[in-house]
Amino acid sequence: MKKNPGAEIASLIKEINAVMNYRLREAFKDSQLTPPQMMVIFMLAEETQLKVSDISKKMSLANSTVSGILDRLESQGYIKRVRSNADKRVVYIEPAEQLNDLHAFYHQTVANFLANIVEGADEKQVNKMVDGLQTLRDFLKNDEG
Amino acid sequence: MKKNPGAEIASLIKEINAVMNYRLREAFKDSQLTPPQMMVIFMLAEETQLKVSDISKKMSLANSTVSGILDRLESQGYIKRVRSNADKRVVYIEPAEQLNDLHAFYHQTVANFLANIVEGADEKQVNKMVDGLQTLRDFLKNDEG
DNA sequence: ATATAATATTTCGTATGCGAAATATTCGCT
DNA sequence: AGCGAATATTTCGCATACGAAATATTATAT
Repeated sequence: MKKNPGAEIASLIKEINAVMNYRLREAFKDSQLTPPQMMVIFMLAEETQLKVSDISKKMSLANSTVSGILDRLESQGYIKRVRSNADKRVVYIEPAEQLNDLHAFYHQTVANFLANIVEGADEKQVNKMVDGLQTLRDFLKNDEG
Repeated sequence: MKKNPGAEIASLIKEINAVMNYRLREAFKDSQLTPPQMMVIFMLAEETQLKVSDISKKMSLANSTVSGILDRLESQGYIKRVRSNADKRVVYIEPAEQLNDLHAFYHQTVANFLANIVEGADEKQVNKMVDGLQTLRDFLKNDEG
């Protein structure tokens, strides 16, 4: 006698999201960095120049949300905004002074967190998780419902 | 050449969560209700008395977050707070006047949204999604990190 | 019986998070 | 060339969302 699958799925997504945020916050409790701030810093370690809208897409956030996150990272000296010369509407985000020493460490900390999510799972289980999520994503995006 | 599975999973969770919120907002665009407000109203249609902490657990939110959501629902007359006599620390949440006429309709709208998540999926696909999510949830909760 | 611990909720300060509107720039059409 | 549409980002107002601290009440230990 289970609840309907849609309700179960919605509830699991919320729960997983909450646990992931909790763990990410814990991983950076010594710094003052928040989960989305960490993710921006992580992404900048892999690609040293990102447009605001690239960050929004990668994180599934609205541009306005990302703009606020960047304000706070910029005011603390973690990133800088650089106007593109080719297209002056575009703003490139780059690492700044506060990351000179610690960027590699922050990147590794997030990478460890991400690796930890599936630690202990064998390949079959990992595939089951990824497949399940991709299937769900595709269903959500395709119904015009 | 895929990115590591932890990163893929984290990204999918964010994406799915964003799409679900977007659709829920769309389903209630005529009312002024927000997604968490709708979920509280939905839950109150299935159980007419809920403790604040019951709501927090079911929605995977902090009590302080729920308290704020309830403030706004209460001030608009959707719910009321009733102190328990048996234990005066406890606050029960119940539907109020603004739900007299529309509670069943709101419940049905959320139920439709939830049903729609898996609409068009056959049983095997639904099981794959639910299993994948449950496996992920269990891994996240069991590593001590 | 009473101090102390535990529990339930609220309050507070701050950081997301969104959509709509504003701003600035580039594109497309003619 | 120039004007209206399209694009990229920011600003604004508001609603989450969290943890820590405050408040109120109940349970527990002695």
